Amino acid sequence: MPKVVDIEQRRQELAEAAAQLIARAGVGAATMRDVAAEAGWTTGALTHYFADKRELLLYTFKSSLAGRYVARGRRRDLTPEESLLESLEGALPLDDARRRHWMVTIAFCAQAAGDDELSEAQRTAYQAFRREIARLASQCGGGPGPDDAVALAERLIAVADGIAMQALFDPEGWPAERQLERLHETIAPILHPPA
Amino acid sequence: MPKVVDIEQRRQELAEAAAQLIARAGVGAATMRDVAAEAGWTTGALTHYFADKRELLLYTFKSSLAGRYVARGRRRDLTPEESLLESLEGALPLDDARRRHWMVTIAFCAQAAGDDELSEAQRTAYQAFRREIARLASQCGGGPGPDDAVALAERLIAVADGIAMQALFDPEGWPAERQLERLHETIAPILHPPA
Amino acid sequence: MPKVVDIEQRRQELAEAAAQLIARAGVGAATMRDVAAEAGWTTGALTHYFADKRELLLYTFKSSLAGRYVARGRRRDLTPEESLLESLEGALPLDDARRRHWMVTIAFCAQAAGDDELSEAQRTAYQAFRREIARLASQCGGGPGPDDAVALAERLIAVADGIAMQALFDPEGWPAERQLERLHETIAPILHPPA
Amino acid sequence: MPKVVDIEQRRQELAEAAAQLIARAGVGAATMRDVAAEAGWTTGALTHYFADKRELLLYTFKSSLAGRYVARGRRRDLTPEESLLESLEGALPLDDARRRHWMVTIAFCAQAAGDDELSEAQRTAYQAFRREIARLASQCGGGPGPDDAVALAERLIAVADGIAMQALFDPEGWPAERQLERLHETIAPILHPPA
DNA sequence: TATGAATGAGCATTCATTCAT
DNA sequence: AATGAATGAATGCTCATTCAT
Repeated sequence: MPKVVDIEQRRQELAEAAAQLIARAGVGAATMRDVAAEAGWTTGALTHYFADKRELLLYTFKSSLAGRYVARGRRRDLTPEESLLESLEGALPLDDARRRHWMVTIAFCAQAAGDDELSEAQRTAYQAFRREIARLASQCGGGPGPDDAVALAERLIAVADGIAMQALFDPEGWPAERQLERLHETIAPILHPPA
Repeated sequence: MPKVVDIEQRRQELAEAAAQLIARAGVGAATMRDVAAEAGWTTGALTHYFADKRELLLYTFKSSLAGRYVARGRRRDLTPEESLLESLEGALPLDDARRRHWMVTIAFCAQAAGDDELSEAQRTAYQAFRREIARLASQCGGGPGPDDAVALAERLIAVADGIAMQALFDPEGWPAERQLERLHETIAPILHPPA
Repeated sequence: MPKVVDIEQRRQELAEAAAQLIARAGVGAATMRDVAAEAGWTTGALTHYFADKRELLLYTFKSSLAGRYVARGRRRDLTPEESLLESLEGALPLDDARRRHWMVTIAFCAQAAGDDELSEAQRTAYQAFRREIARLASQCGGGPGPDDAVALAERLIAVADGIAMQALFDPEGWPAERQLERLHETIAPILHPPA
Repeated sequence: MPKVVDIEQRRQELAEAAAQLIARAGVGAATMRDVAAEAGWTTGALTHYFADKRELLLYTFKSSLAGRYVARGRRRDLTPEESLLESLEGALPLDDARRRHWMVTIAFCAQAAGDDELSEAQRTAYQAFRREIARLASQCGGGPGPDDAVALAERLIAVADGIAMQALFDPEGWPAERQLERLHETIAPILHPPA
């Protein structure tokens, strides 16, 4: 019997290395060779787990998003509104991990132009996030009905992502507090309309 | 300076071709050869106007943003608030031209990771946009003071950009009306806080 | 020698798979992995039976030729001339099996250039075939002496192989009947010189 | 204006280098890098003249055959039968140049398996050769009619090619005289049937 | 015996860049 | 100013081979 390897775990490691490189030095730096080296393997090993570079990138993107959700879901003793806020804060580049998620996302989007499958993946990811936010929003006190919940989610996500875009390449101008302040003051009237 | 205008115009043409390719098929498709060919020239001609590819990309990014402002500024008989809305709508991928601006921006950001000069350019572009929005906002009736104006601009831009990110790869799910509706309903309470 | 037969049989299976692939899609397609897979095994198993790819190719070539002889030798109630004709017809790509033999031969020859051991194997194979044909020819009525028999075999084989080369990539232009007709009409005056 | 290059001549040089390598050390040795180096250029130059390796191989094959015809056609004061013999002798590996033609042919055929375009090229080459031989044969005294001429050509070519295959990897066993002797003694009764 | 994970050299190919014309 | 020939490093990828299990 050959050495038993946890394929999914190995893929995670490699995707992690790819994400690291992308965030640190751009998509261009994430060559097959360098990703493998970053993970402590050789090129050939990389191609065992990903048929080609596109597959690696796709997996890295999905895995990066999944990582965000996992980090989010740790605490279970939160009110719906606290959960909602936590989810939205997960979309802000508040620390290196979350900045990395965004860098991967940007790199992925840049590659997705003109590539139907990657574009589809981006769309799907947003839909999932929207559904999640809508679900949480409708659990909040005086929450909206199912239809309005989606529109509400779109607006909430817009605020978070728009702050993220501005903050991403300006860590000094956008410390965590500033990001959070802008998020909360903009979200408040959306969640709790004055009348 | 007889030839200077010509040079600048040629650079514009070439940057336009680069933007076209980036939007159509991704950064990867924008090779020196193909950009030159798209503009009706050869590689050698391209290198007369741009020292290297990075310079081409940088110029394309700046030129793409500038194009947005130009398009915006055509009508002059607008109220400050109308101008403000027009500026924010310029940040939404409402049509092919504006979608192209975003594609160029994304491609540029993907390249900017780990590249100080490009990152700086991205920062600077946002600052200029913020200043512009802040100026317009402070002209609106009951507008904020200079300090608050910047925070206001950050929030307004966040909403627009966040909608843009969601709409960019989902043109069918995000027709112009939907983008505008989300923008306006979210911006209203920011511009006209209830009390 | 209990296991020897098994080993040889396994080698046959693997060589068969290699021949199949070579005939179907060219030498390039006959990678170690794909040959193993075609035979229902994995790469590692292949290397148990063949030290390296060259050895596999060499064995496949020899085995392919041997297969030709075996197929020929089934019927034993033939006159020497009938046997001779059958042997020569075995060199024509009259059906898929014989076309496969030729494809393997061609692939082998292409690899043999600049490789002494493989070249030697090709030479040896031809010598064996020539000896066989010469033997059968000298058994025919009014057959030649030992010296002339070799020259005769060379000429007979030339006719068969030359037809084969023309027919190999043109199955539609060279149906079995045409091949046989050319063979027989050209061979007749060689076997039965008019005076 | 850029440097003017005779594209067709450059292609010839490169194809010549490819043929050299193939004959010397097999198809495997004819890597893009080595072909370029053999011709005194770099890889990049090679790809200026051939889109990919397949195109290089195809051109090398066609060019190799064309070279054979050119070499043949030099003398013009020959009788039709002398021309015919010269053409057929052109198909024998009598010297290094003609051996090289055969090595290229074999390499090409090995690659042509499973490749429709290459197979087609091989077919076409044989058809052209057959037409040429048929034309010369019908000019010989007491020559056949148009229909028979093709069948005749097929038989004549078969003899030459069949000798070539046997001689190709056995230069010592098959000196030029032996090849020519077998060719002439086998061809004679075909060209001049006894009654 | 057989697996398949892992290696790493080698491949065709791409492409930014240089430069003689 | 403009061409396009030529460079050559770098890339993604393939694949024979090795080897722990």
